[in-house]
Amino acid sequence: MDADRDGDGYQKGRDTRAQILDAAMRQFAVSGYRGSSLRDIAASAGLTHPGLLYHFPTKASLLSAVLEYRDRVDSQDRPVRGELGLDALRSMVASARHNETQRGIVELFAVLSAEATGTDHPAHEYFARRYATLLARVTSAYEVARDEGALRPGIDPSAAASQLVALMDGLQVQWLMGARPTPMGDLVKAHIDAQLTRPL
Amino acid sequence: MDADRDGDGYQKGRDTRAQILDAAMRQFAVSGYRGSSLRDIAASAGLTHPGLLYHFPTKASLLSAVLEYRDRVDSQDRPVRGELGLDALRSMVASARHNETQRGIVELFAVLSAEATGTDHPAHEYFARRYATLLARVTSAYEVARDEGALRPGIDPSAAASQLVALMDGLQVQWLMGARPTPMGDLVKAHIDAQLTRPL
DNA sequence: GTCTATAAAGCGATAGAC
DNA sequence: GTCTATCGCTTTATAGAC
Repeated sequence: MDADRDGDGYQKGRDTRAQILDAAMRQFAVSGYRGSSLRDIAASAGLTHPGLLYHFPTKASLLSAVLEYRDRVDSQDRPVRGELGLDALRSMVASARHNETQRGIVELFAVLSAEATGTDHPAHEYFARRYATLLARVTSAYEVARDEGALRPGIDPSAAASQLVALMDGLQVQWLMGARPTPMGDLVKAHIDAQLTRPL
Repeated sequence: MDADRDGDGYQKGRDTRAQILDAAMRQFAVSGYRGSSLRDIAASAGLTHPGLLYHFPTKASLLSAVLEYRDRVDSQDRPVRGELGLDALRSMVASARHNETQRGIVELFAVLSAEATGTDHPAHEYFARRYATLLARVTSAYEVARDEGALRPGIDPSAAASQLVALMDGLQVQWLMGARPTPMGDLVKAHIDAQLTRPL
């Protein structure tokens, strides 16, 4: 089957890698990239830090792997089919609701995205690209909604996209901080509904 | 006059303290709390790090002092008079516009607030309190607006407050990331206008 | 009030045994 | 593939001279 499969070596390598990625995700989420140490992550994955560095040669490469890993899991869990218009907006609401059961992942992205505003941060490129892609997708959703006559007059799709993405990011910080125990998804839906001529 | 005034000692102490606070603010803004070192901050303020520690005995105490310092400067610059209702909302827009000329301060609060979501972070209490106060103030503004008949029916003041604060926080991250070169203030005003029966 | 010097600990990364 | 041991560096914080 797989080119790398040579007895138990492959399986064990896969398991260890996955455990490291899982431990790293949790640690980066709680303490950020700069606040996390390879020793803590390795210990939490059940090995020493040189053991970890065999799989991921540098700390920055581990961060990249964690972000790729999250993207891979996400696209399996909730595949972004060619959703357009209102469906894409509905999937943003679904995403907000889903996130309320995933504190670790919300934490990971909220903490890292703020940390990565500096251009020298190893995840800066990733997040800059991520925002560009996301904003483009949401802008296009609002454009389709407008063309279907579902968007309130005077609302600019690009501005609305920035607002929606900002709202979701900001609510996550409030939620993490404990200032917002109430569902985020409802606030997101209410926001979108207020921009449309009819509710989602 | 002042009890501490004994020749040039007092003035010099004040100047050094202010220079340290200024340097620390810039460093915390760029690299966060965990990513900043006392040596770098001290050097940027023109002294060594033991010199710095004479004024602020620990790194955490320096962070607290920076946050207090910012609050003090803010309340002098734009005093929060007993603004109520629409005036309080207008002052949120003004605040968003003002922030566009203050990248360092936006960076400071965006980076630190995400970093401080963890309960063990030295600024966690500060930000939890800050959000609670801010949300209470904005909620009350929307309540007054509602009682004046200026709020669209069906909008909950507390939900609207969370949304507005989230929107502003989220826009700041986009702005810092370089994904939003366009004015934030206009997007904030547009958001509020959409919630009111007549524009601000 | 600020310095030099240093302690004590932790960091990312490497060497080499097994 | 994982370990022990260690290198070289940086960190916060302290001691003591000036």
